[in-house]
Amino acid sequence: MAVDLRQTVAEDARVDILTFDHPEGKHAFWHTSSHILAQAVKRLYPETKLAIGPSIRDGFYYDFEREEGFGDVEIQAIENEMKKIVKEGIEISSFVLARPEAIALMESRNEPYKVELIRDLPEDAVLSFYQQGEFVDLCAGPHLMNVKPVKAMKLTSVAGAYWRGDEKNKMLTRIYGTAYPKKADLDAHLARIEEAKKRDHRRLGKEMGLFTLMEQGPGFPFFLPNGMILRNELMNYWREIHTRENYKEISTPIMLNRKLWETSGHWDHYQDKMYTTVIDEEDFAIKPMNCPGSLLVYNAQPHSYRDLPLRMAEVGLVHRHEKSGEMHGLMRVRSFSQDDAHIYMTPLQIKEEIKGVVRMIDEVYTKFGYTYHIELSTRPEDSMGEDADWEMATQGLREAVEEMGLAFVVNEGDGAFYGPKLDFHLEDSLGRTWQCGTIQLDFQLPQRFQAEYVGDDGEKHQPIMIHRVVFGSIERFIGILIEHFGGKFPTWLAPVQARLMPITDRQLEYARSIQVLLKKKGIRAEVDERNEKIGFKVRQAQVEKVPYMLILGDQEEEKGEISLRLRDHQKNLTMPLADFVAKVEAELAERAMHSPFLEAASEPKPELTASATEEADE
RNA sequence: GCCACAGUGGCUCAGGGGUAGAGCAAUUCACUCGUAAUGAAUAGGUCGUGGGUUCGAUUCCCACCUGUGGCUCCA
Repeated sequence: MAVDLRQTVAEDARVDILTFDHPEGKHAFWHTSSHILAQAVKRLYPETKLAIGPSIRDGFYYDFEREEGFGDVEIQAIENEMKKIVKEGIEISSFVLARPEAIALMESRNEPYKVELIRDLPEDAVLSFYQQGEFVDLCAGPHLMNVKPVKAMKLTSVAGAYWRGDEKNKMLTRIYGTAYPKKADLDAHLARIEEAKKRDHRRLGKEMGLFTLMEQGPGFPFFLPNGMILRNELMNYWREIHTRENYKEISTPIMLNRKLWETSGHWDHYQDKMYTTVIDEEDFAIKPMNCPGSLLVYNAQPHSYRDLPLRMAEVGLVHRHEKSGEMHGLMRVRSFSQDDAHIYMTPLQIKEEIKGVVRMIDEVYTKFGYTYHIELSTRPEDSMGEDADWEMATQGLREAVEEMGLAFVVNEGDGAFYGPKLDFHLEDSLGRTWQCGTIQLDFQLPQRFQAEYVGDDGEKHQPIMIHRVVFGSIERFIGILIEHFGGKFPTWLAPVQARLMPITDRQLEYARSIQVLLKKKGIRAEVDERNEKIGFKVRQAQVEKVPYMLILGDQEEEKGEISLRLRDHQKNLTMPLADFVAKVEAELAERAMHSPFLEAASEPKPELTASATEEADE
């Protein structure tokens, strides 16, 4: 456990001095920064009430209650006051109080939130306070010894935040900031964020013509021609691995009647998120999930235990009414396509089936080079079914990942209303995590739909079902994909794979003939026919992140060659056209994540390797 | 849904009570060119929508819509 330098070392102990370079050191640094923020706010706006102010991933925040909130003008004033406080070089001291004295102190300072925090702390909690000048805050520490090291800081944003994270509580004003010991470090941090924003899928989606969102359909994304190529390529890959794993594919209606949703429980548990309509005086709902449709298909035929496990996939378009403020590009939308599948099985098959799905998700994420983390979500309050079933299902999921030696965190009460789940989370360019893959174990729906199979004993039994997705939402997965690659997709996913660039219009015919040939081989190629200099065409293709640039001049045409330039590599490789075609064909056949020409061309441009790959420091 | 901020030609953005401006893109013309921007010309906007204040609003005020960063909620 990290403590600060105020702690006396009473007996033998290993002592590490933690600086800003250490995560715990950063934590103390930013925690102290949040106190400086609070001190500045109290100086300028004494009527403000303090809530909480921790350090976070890349900085800190502090929650305040102030009727008028804080606008841009106030934020600037607060930042200036913070700089003044740092200049004052105030010492930070700490002291401990007994509960009554602690409450009395915070009451005397008119801090009701602090009083509430103290009252809710366990009886034996040590009530420590930190003081810098006139400012005192209830705080467990650790802190810096003095405010002086906080040389460079910036308040980054203001947001509303509910007291104790509960929507029913009062909304406070949260001020976010970050701080560093040196101005250069702060600048570097801000520059990293700017760099990350260039990979934002919304920005690249627009620039590369992949998808768009329009105000005529908030949260309902449009896929553009380039985006459809990417999406179709992804789905080809998806179908290939699902066929390999013996999945069958179905498609069920987008809209089904109310009775169906009552049977599934969605009408009771999910109605506020469903779009409904009336057809011939009967209520209908647009599907928010594919499972009820899948169950209808299952029930349409009798099943034997010999059919199980039955893996039935459906790439289904679902609609969910998300609250307006929750939408975010392709990551959080109101209509999305799930790469869904429902696996019907016997109790004995549970663990092996879960493992099979985990392996598949891992295979896909590993292929794309993603790092992910797994969460196990347990029974929520609004749910249906018997505790014993929930216990068995949760245990099944837990044991499957444990036996596979995978790490996971437990997310209490975050399961679906019909069962517990394993969620697979991926990161976007700014480090925000998004749930993509999920595996949900369900005893409820087969029961509600009276699904059955005939066992080897000749009796009818109820199957158990798994709901699972690998991509999760194809839209969200594509969003992650765009940000992960910064738009520089591997060749098999790139909307345009080769740009043919004649040096002059003498080579136009040569370029066109190559295009025809490439097209025949299934390689997406375009000819840049414009009367522009080759430098201009190269730049254009570079900006558009086209993997292969084929420069075609008289020299190439004479010998039936091409001059190849890779995006991110300046060195050009001259080779017979046939060699290029053969290599790219092989690359596409295996859906390679790296170009086969990479090694030959590897003279990376210094600027590109330096800026794009550097990650935020931990 | 809540808090803060934003919305100006296809894109990025400047401007600001007196009926709009740049760069890129587009179109046309000239140039026929060897690896990240050839030059010139032309066209394109009821300044998100609706009200209000004003002699006059894109600019100020109000409401709504959409978006951005968070909160809550979730694939």
